[in-house]
Amino acid sequence: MPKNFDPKYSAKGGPSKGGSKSPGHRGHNAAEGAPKKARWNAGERADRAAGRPAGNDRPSSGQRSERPAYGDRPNRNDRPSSGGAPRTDRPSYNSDRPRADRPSYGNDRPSYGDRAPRTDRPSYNSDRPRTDRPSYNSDRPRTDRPSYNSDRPRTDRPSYNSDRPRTDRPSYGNDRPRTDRPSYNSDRPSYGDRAPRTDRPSYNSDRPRTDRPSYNNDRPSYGDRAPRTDRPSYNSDRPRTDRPAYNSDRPRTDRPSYNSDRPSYGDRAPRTERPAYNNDRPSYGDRPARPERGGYDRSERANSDRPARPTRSASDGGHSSNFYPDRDTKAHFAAGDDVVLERLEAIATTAAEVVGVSFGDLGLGENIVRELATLGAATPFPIQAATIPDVLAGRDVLGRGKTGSGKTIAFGAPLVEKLLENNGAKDRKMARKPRALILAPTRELALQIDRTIQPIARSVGLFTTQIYGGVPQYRQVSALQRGVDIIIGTAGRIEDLIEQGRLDLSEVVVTVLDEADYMCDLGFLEPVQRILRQTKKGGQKLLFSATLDKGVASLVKEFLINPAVHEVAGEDQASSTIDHRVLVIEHRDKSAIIGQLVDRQGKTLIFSRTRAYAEQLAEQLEDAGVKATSLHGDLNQARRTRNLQMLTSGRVNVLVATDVAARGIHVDDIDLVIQADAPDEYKTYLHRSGRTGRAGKSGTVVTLIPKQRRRRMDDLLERAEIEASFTNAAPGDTSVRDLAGM
DNA sequence: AAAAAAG
Repeated sequence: MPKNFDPKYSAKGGPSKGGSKSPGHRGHNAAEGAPKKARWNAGERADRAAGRPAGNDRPSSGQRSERPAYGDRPNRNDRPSSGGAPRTDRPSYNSDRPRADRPSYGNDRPSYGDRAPRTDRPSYNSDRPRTDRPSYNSDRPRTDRPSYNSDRPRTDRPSYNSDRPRTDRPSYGNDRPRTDRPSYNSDRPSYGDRAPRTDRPSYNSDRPRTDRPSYNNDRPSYGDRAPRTDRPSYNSDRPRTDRPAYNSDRPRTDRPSYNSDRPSYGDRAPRTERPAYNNDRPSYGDRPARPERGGYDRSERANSDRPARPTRSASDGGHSSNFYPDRDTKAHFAAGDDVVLERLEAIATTAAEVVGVSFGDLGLGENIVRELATLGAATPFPIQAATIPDVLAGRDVLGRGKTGSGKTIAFGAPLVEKLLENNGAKDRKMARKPRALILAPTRELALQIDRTIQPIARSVGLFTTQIYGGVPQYRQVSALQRGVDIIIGTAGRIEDLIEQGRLDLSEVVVTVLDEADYMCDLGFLEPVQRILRQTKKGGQKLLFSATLDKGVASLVKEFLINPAVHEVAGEDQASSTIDHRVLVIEHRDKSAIIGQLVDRQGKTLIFSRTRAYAEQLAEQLEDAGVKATSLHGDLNQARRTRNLQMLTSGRVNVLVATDVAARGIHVDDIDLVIQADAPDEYKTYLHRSGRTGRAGKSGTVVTLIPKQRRRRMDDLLERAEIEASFTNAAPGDTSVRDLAGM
């Protein structure tokens, strides 16, 4: 593993010392003069449990209001074992902060991290200390959260209980009033003391989105942040100390661990989805045209009547790029059904074909080739060898390759090379507009992609920046103002910045949609279309996904011209290194069985259908003494980032997640994936299971279903073309124990 | 159901 990817290495390039520089980190090595870390004592614990105010030795009074309902489960994330010392880290809550935001902090400026940033932004720290602070603060959930909860507890909380009928979880629904739920909302304290409801009205009306509590978490809130109290100390006590991460002298610290998240090469698990299909597909010659770009209008309708754009001759490319029409009998289906769409006919590249081929042979420049080698990609993988030439040739490309099969480099490396050719770093003007855009469905994936692309871009003097929500936009905006070449992000924030006039995509000549089929799902398609329409007319479009199918037809039709379609031969489920098991269980036994399954050494990723259940299950496992945490949209971004990092780093062995983690997320060595709730779509099954069995390693996927779901599961597996064994299981069965023992 | 915007 390259150093850059190895968390063990710090910015300085050497193995990191035992202690953490992060105040509040459990392993923090306080420097001389640093404020002593507070500790919880029994009295405080009792106070907290009783809901009484804490003593004066508390870090800050503000703290308290932040974690009210914390009650007995303080920061479950910070205490690996539910054993006895939970409180011990609590005190460090304050100091803990930096760490929580650190991640997101760094994330915003990955691209700037190691550049001379300091030089051009002296003003940042000195001139407007206060100005940017705000945004900094907003990162920190804890502080602002207070006021929040109160307003919207209703909205999301309710679902909590309602989601899980007491019936199945007697023990849960009732004994835990939504008030204690906060455990994961720990960031949003408050209760009752939010007099300022006055602003609420407008708040609600403006944004009907009552269901978005998650992003609210990061929002600073409104005047009621008394918690500011701790802020000062933050700045004054160790102004420079914690800044490090921010400063270039420490960029690497977080980077490494990041990189390790998704090497994106090396671990390509050979597998392709459904090999043979119908090949008769209509050609796309007569698709409607690309819309003219006008002002930004989100209300713009996706399929409005647009003038047809001139079609390109079908013969202008060497590759076939047809889509296919309907696939056999399943031509008609109701929306919402899990259907197998026709696959795209693709040029299949085999591993044998790329033997002896180098990145240089494919057309990449020296610097990029060298950087790829540094990243661990010495020679191209099939999907890379297949798509790189076409991307460099300026063609639109559709690529199907399992995530982790080198897909990111397959589009990232040639994209960088392309930008370089077009005028490149040479005539870089200060406020240049971005020329490439990479869209991902989740923030974590956007982060991961940037971790791979950024070093490649930097090797030739290009800059990248992430544009995604859940974190203050200040740094993203200032990065844009300084000028970046490549934007990697999620739809919401990108649209937001466009609307604010802070992001101009008019010079974007290359656009990539990762997990393209997913980006075409209901809810994503329209934003994606609006964004694509903002990019430069005639710009190149690259669509990638492990399950690329006709679902992307609408996008292809509007935005791509005679695309080359590529896939890797021989990547089917049969050749997979994953062992698929289905346990048919009694619903009431579910948690007991999960508890037994995770009682093992390796890393386990558990998928749940809802955020509430993910949270509940994580708590439950923790209470049972398992090091577990969760990842879902109800967590603020800082915590999402941190929790994922906890699995990556091994601080926890179990991560319970919603489908936010189903696609693209790479964590080394996950050898067991448990689907606590069976997926409804075969594609979801494929993506979830794809979190394991990577890099040719073996992995196991266990899906728990009640017996009445057996038939449905059978059908789903058939669509996924997966062979799985069904076993009736009860807690304690050897079938369960054996799985855990593997 | 989940995800994706909010100085």
